[in-house]
Formats: sequence, C-alpha cells, structure tokens
Amino acid sequence: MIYSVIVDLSAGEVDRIFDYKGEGYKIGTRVLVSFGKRQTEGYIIDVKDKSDYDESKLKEIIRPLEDFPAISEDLLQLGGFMREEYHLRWADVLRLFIPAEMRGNRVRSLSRQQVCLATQDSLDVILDSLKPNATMQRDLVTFLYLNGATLAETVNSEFGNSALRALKQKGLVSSQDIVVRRTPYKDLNAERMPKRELLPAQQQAVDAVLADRRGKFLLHGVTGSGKTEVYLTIIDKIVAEGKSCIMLVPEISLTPNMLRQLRGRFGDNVALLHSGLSSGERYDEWLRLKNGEAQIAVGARSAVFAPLRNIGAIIIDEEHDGSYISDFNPRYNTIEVADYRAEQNGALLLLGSATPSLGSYYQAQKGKLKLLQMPERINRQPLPKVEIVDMAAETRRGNKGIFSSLLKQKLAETLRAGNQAMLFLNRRGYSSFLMCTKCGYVAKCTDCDVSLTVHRDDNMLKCHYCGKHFYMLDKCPNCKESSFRQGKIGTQQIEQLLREMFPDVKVLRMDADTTQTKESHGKILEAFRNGDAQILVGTQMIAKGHDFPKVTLVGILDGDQSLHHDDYLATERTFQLITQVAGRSGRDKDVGTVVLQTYTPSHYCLQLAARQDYVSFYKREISLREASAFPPFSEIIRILYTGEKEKDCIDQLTEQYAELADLKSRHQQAFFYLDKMRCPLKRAENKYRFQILIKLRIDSVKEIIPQIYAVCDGKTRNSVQISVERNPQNLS
DNA sequence: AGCACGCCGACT
DNA sequence: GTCGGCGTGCTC
Repeated sequence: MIYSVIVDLSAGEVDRIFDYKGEGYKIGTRVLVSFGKRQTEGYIIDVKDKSDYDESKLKEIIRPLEDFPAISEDLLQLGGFMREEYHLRWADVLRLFIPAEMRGNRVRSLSRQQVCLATQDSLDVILDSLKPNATMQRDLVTFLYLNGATLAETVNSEFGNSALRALKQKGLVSSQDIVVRRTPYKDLNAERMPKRELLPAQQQAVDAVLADRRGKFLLHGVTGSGKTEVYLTIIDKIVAEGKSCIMLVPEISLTPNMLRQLRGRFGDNVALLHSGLSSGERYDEWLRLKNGEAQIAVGARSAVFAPLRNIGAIIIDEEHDGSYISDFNPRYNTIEVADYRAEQNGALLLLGSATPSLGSYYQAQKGKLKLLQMPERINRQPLPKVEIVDMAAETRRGNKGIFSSLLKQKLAETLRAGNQAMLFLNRRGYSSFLMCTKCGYVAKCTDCDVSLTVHRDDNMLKCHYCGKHFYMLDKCPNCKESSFRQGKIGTQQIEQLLREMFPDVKVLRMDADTTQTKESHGKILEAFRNGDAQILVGTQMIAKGHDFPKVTLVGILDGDQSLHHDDYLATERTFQLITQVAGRSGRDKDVGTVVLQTYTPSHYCLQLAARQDYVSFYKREISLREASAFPPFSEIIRILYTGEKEKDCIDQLTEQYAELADLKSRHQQAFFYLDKMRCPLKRAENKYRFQILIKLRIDSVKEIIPQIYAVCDGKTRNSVQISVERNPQNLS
C-alpha cells in the first residue's frame, strides 16, 4: 500500500504529502519514517494504491509510534479545513490534536505497585492462619478483604512495610504493576452535587436547546443569571443519551471552578485539557477521552480538539472572550472550529455570554444562531448600581490622585460593613514608563519599540512585550541627571497606595506578575473567597467569571484605558470589560455598587455599560460598523512581515503589495481598502514589523482569500516571516 | 526543520 | 593556501 504521510516538521517547504510504502496501517496513525538523511515522525493522512511519485524511489515506513491511530478521521478532516481556512501548515495543525508529550517519544505511563489478597479464602480462614498477636498483619488482611486491591504506597503508609512483606512471604498477598492515571486537581472536592431546581428562565433555555440537537444557540444571560446551571443540565441530558460533550471556558484560571462543578455532577466522567497541566496529567486526561473513559472534556480553547467520538454538544462559555482567538501560530478561531466540529458530529453548539461579541449577536439577529435570553439574576437581585465619576472634574476640584473621593468613601464604607471590594486596573507593574525630567529620555527595550514598565517588587524595568528585564536606572544614560518622572500607575502601585490608606486591611493583588507559578491563580482567588483579604486588586484577570459572594464594591480605576485605542474593536472590548467587571459586584444578598472612573463620562460606551444595557449598545455599535463597513460587514485581513533585516522586510512587502494591487485592480468591487505601512509597534523581539491591511467586502471573501494566500506563498525570502490574519484582534 | 553543497572573505 | 561564514536546495 502507498501511504500519504505528513512529516512532523513545521516549514513551508515540507508542508506537503510525502508518499511511503507500508502494509496494514490505519489512517491517523503516527509513524516513524526516514526522511532525507535522518528519521522523523509523521502522520498518515491517507492510503492509496498508486503514487504520483516514482514508486521505485519510495521508502518504507519504519514503524508505527503507537498501536492505535492517534488522530481520528474526523479530526483529520477538521485539520484539512483549518489548513485551508487559516492558511496553516499541516504539521502545525496536526500537533494541536495530540498532547505535546506524545511527540518525540516523551510519553511515559505512570505505573505503581498494587497489592491484593492472593487467596479466595474467607476472611475468617485467613485470620485463623495468622498469629493472634500479629495485629498489623490481621488489620491489613481485613482491610484488603474489605477494600480490594490497593496501591502499595497507601498500604505501606497505613500498615507499615513489614506487615506487607510478611504476608507476601506467606503467599497471602500478591502485588502487581498497574498503570495509574495522573489526575489534575485531584484534591478538588468531588462531593456529589445535587441537581438544582431550575428557574423558569433557565428551564426555558434548556428546553429550547434540547429541542434541536443540531441547533446553534447564543445564550445571552446577564452576569449572575445562572448560565452554568443551564450548561450542566444540557450536558447531563446529552451524556445520558450516550454522547460526549465539550465545555470550553476562556482561560486556564477559570477551569478549576468549572471542573469542580462538573466533577460534582459527573464525577470521573470529566477530563480536563489545557496547557497548564503537567505533561503526564495532560497525556493521561487525553487518553481517558480517547479511550472513552471520560465523555466530558473541559478546558481552555485547545480542548475544542478533544479526541472524543460521537460529540453531542459543544458549549462555549463567555464566547465573546478574546482568548478564543489564537493570535499566534497556529492562528485559528475556536468558535469557527467548534462550529465545524458540531456540524461534523451532528452536535449542538451553545455559545453563552453576558456580553456577546457583536459578531455573534449579529448572527443571532440574522437567524444563524438561535437567541436565548436570561435577563435576570438568579438571586433576584438587581444588577449593581454603577456610579460614573468624572475624573477631570475630580482633578479640577484638586484631587490629583488615582482614587476619586467617591471611591475612597465607598471603600471605607464597604470595609466597615465587613464586605469585600475589587479594584480593577488593566495595567500591571508599578508605573508604565520612566522618563528623565531633564532631557525627556524614556527607558526603552533593546529588542522592542516599547517603553519599559517600572516594577517595584524586584526594582527592575521590564518589557511587557518580550519579557526582557533591565536594571533600574539611577541616572539618565543620556544626560546623567537622576531626576525621573513616572508614567501611569499600575497595579503594584495601587496595592501600595491601598496599604498606606488602610494599614489594617489585607490587600491581595492578582496580575501576570503574581500568578507565574502553576497554582497561584487558584491560591489567590481562594484566599480572597475565604476572606483572608478585604481588597483584591487586579488586571482583567479578575474580571472573568469568578463568583465572590462577599464582594459589594467594584472600582474601575481607568475606564478609558481600552476605549481610545484606534481600532474598531476598542468600544466593544471596553463595554465587555466594564460589564464583566461590574458583574462581580453584589452576587449574593447585598446589592452591589460599582464606581467607574473616567475622563470621558458621557461616552455612549460607558453610559450604556453603566446601565448594563447590552441591547442598546449593540444597536448603536452595529449601525456604526455598518456605516463604516467594519466587521461583521467586511473582513479585515492583515499580512504581517517580520524580520531582523529591515530592508528585506520592505522588499518582500513591496513585491507582494504590487501583486495585491494588481489583484485589486482586477476585483475593484471586492476591495474596500488596501494599504501598506510600518506597524504601530515598529519593532518587537528584535524584529522589524511591517504590514499590509486589506478590507474585503464580505461576499467576496470566499473568492479573494485563496488568491491573497497564493500571493503570500509566492517567492519568499527566508529572512522574513509572513503571516496572514483574518479579522485580527489587535493591529499593533 | 535540518543537513549538504558551494561560493566569497579573513586567518595561521 | 585553508577554515568557515551562511545563501540555496532537497527531502517520498
């Protein structure tokens, strides 16, 4: 037989099928092949009788890497779709479908010794054969009789090594090696959670979804409206019918919470997939799904590739979240991928959010998604009251600080009442830059065109783009003066200011700097939930999904921050962020308050976010998008050129731009826009950045996109990396 | 992605 | 003269 093999190398020149000879392999099997002068892993993606290549030159497949096909045929088909749709390489796509540790033979199953009784005799008979004073041995035998096979390490710690050895010698107990599965978050409470009675709105949503098993739904439920319970009920039903489910949450820090609820309801039938697991855990969880030992996959975006068969439902929580769009290689849109998989499997697709993305809500308006609404909180509490504070007026009144007088007052009240507060500022570090007051020199990264952020905890200057660290400056390298002005305040400084303002109050901070270790997310959140601290300061990390019953005050310190980016997503993002953060307040008995500080208090985005009026915001924003022909009424394509040699980048861009201009002249009506420019972020990680921006008429996308891809695949310099992004999330 | 081949500059 | 820089081409 001839096998079509994709070699597991990520490079343009080898991104094609290589034929090999072999016998008895199944499609989807990973194999070892000899390739050029050495051996490589590869994936069988097809079988055929004849090769287009000179068959006498075909090499033989050396051997399979696993005794089962690692990639199912429907995932292979999905891979083909993604390759076309997102202009990706086979190897990059296929790698998404298997746990990373399977490549390069790094997998090891974990085996442990297990001991059990080696005799069928009754307990009395066994006990009779033991001396009355051998208490440990008698206890152990009794234990094994009652509990069955047990891990040797458990037995050893409970009953001691000598009892076990003695019993083995007598032939009463035997031991064997078994493969044990490594379970992430093993100690996460697994107490059985009862099904909760659904409220009418929840029941309606569930009924509507279950009425169409191939339907596509958008569940718009305000923060605190009980969307999770809807998801659980649907999963329950689908699993009961023998089908599997995928449940996606936006980021790793939210998985423990969802996992706790899923395990509480479905026990071991749940497996967790995300990049934060140890390699052993990830492999074992993947295998449990692959083998059908678990039918429910939960995780961040990569869990959409869970190796499940017969999928009945794919649920995406907080569907508006930007993390569902992978913005580095391989770039893909999780919702589109989920849609394809749902279609393939005849599964239902459910997207949920309190602030749906404009695109999804538009799809719902057009009837492509069925819209389900849950407009009320489950506790019947009103949504939190949002007070907008005009910081310009505050400054005029002489308050130059970061906290408005209203926020200070509310903070004091909240603390006095024994409640908790969250303060949100989407800027980590101590201050955003360091500038010499004498000559205006600003400390910049050596590799990126970005000013360095001051970090006080380790007294360093850090590049938030590439992560490089630099020593703090004591004098200006330019004019040797040592007087500096600092930029905008970050979370570190907020934490410090709060400690000064409320010396007796415990403050926790959660941002990328305090969550570097694997479990730090969970620890901070748990500490705050337990009441170990009264104030939590954080970046957008604290905005998402968490449920803190004692929080009655949320302060948004810089509501403008994301509003004035000059990209078309700025207002949508700001609205989502403010609504999500505000939703953390007042989730229990007490009504929540939100203080929203801004310099543009009358901006419609902030006004409508303060009223949590999504529908009005949608109407306003969608008509703006339509008038200015932005997505979803067009598609934006960015071709990004990066490289260490500036001239090569420019030459490469210029050549391809000429071809695209030619393409445009032949399809005038398809193009709203075509232009080339230096990126706003001129250089990053020691590479220059240039881009071509294209805006296409939506009904021309299908026809034009392959031609744009073809241009990018033309003759290229390997000193320049070229990537194509469709509807990029940021244009920096 | 890696590895060999091949053609120019800087050194013992 | 030779070592070695990295541009170019190839892998079933």
